[in-house]
Amino acid sequence: MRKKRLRSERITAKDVANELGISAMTVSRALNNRPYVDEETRTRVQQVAKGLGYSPDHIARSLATRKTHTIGVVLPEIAHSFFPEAIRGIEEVTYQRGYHLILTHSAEDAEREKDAIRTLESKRVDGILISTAQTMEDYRIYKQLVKSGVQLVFFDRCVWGIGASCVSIDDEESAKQITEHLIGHGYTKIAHLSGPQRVSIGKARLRGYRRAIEGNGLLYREDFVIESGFHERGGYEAMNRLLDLSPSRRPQAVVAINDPSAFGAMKAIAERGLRIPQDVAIVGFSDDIRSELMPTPLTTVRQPAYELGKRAAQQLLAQIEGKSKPLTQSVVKADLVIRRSCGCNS
Amino acid sequence: MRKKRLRSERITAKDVANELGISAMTVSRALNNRPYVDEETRTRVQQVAKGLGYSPDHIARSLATRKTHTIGVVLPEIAHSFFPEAIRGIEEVTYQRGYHLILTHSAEDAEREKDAIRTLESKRVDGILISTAQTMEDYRIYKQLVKSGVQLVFFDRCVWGIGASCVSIDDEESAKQITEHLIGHGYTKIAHLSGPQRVSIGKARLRGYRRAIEGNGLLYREDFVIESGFHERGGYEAMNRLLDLSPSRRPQAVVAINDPSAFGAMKAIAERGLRIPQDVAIVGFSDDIRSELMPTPLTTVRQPAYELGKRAAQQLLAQIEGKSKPLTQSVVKADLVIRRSCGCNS
DNA sequence: TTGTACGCGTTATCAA
DNA sequence: TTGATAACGCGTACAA
Repeated sequence: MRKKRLRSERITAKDVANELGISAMTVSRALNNRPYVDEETRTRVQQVAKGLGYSPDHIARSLATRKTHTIGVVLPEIAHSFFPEAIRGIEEVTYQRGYHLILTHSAEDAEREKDAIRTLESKRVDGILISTAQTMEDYRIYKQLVKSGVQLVFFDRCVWGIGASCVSIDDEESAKQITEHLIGHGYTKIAHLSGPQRVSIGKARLRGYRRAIEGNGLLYREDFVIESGFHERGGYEAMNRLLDLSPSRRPQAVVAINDPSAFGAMKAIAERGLRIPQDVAIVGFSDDIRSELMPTPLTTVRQPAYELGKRAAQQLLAQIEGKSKPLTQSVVKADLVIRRSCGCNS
Repeated sequence: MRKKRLRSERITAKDVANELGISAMTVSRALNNRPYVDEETRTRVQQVAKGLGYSPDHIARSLATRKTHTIGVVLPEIAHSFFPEAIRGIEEVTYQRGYHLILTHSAEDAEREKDAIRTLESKRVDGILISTAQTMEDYRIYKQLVKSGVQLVFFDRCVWGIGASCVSIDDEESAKQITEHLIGHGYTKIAHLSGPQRVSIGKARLRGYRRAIEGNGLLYREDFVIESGFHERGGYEAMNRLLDLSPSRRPQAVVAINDPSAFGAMKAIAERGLRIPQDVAIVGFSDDIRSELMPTPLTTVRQPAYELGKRAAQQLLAQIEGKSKPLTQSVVKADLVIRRSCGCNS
């Protein structure tokens, strides 16, 4: 009498078992296609399970098996074009392999990122993909994670030296390439609007720029490297500082840390009545969707976000399933997209 | 001897309890800030828990409480600007209220959507937010979901008549508004590049267009409504069919189902050597990031995706926590963004 | 204020 | 080939 609650009760394996007069264990074996089940029994179980509308409880299963078939993703931002594409790549791989995705968002905030990581740990995800927040400086939480046995793969924005894998664009090489592309077209006075030096891509792109300059017999000048950050505003301000130099000291070309920063710089250049690329050439990094639609289309580096997401997910699943060492560094090659802003195709 | 496994064992509430010589129950009470715990005990428990690196197992907790504090999100696509913004809105609300997000992606495929829904149900999410795939025609799965007690809120692309809430843009009203904006500027021959009529927004925008036409004493012509679908390609082809009409029968203005469709149409117009808006005016729908950067910037309807996501999440949480009836219809107002392509600001 | 017994739904293990 | 029993780690309901 007491047991017969409303029909909103969920159907369990036991219900299916009772219906057939067998044990829950056999139901479990039958439905999970395990051996040691009579084929006729299996068929009947499957039919009854379907008839009753049974759906296995993943929560209970996870508690018993200590596997959730779920991976956590921690992103510093969601809305702009790079990360959505990366998510698509991640999702493609995980869906196909039967894993699910818990998405968290740090909003570039270190505390929120730690919070997200702790939550994912509590949710017992099988592994975590992280692209770190810019403000993240305390790496202890990553080390704890690795120590506690959660598989961890960084992507795009990596943290080194803590024994975790990383999948990233070859930022240094790409920055070197695009800078050399300018050098190859005769520019000798080339400035760099740099990213924050705490962030790995900021450092890597600066190194690439510097290697291109010094490797081609040009002079590396500290006053030609101005930190602009990742946004349009910073690019605008940094470019104005360069343009405040006397015309003879000004750069002929600029390598921006990314496309938004380049957009800001282009605005500053236009406001002074200067022409792109005749007076100042400029190149970006990331192939923002707007780059091709600028008054002067922007030469840039295309970052294969989708590919990056796929690779990161593949690496993580390989680690989870014990098929890969947890310390692989994978680099995805980026391509130059030559447009008019660099004055290289005339 | 047997019990002492490797140190990769997870710390449980019992470990913390043993360390202090108390029961696991007291640990649970202390850590969850429940009453009936001596304040000194509570403090000591918290210290030891932290010291041991204890993190509560949400899987076990969920099994015991029948609550996962997790909501599932089903999206037809991930990469383009609308959904990432919506996710951001959803995430903002859920994060703040202590809920987590499982993200799934149907890739506009009905089978994959059903799969996602079944998975989320097995994962015992507390509720689901869905934006349906274009190919989804079998609504039984939604009805089952509602019946089995999972809270359900549709957003942006809704399914009616199955007793679930919906949060959407007021598509009909917005389409009417933008069409009337053209009428108000003297256009009388206005065509519509329509969306698929299976999808609710396709139908709603057509109704809005039609109401504007008929409500202002103009003639509604079937041959001025051409299905273009949601993509650039379809817009291009549909527009070409309109331009194949003899010049005297051609429309003077076009209301496209969305911005990508409008981009395709603009390409078709330009290829024939016609000018926008002088020869053919055009308006879009969705405020794609590229719209403002077109050779002739596109007049469009801005869809507040972030706001929509927030509202949908709020509605879902209200239902989960029993504070709202599971059948609310909420409409988010969209704004016109007037640019040059409609020839309305000269 | 604290502890004990049990259940949540599944699977692992070992016995039948 | 099948079943009984005991986990998995927590919270609920009650007893102490």
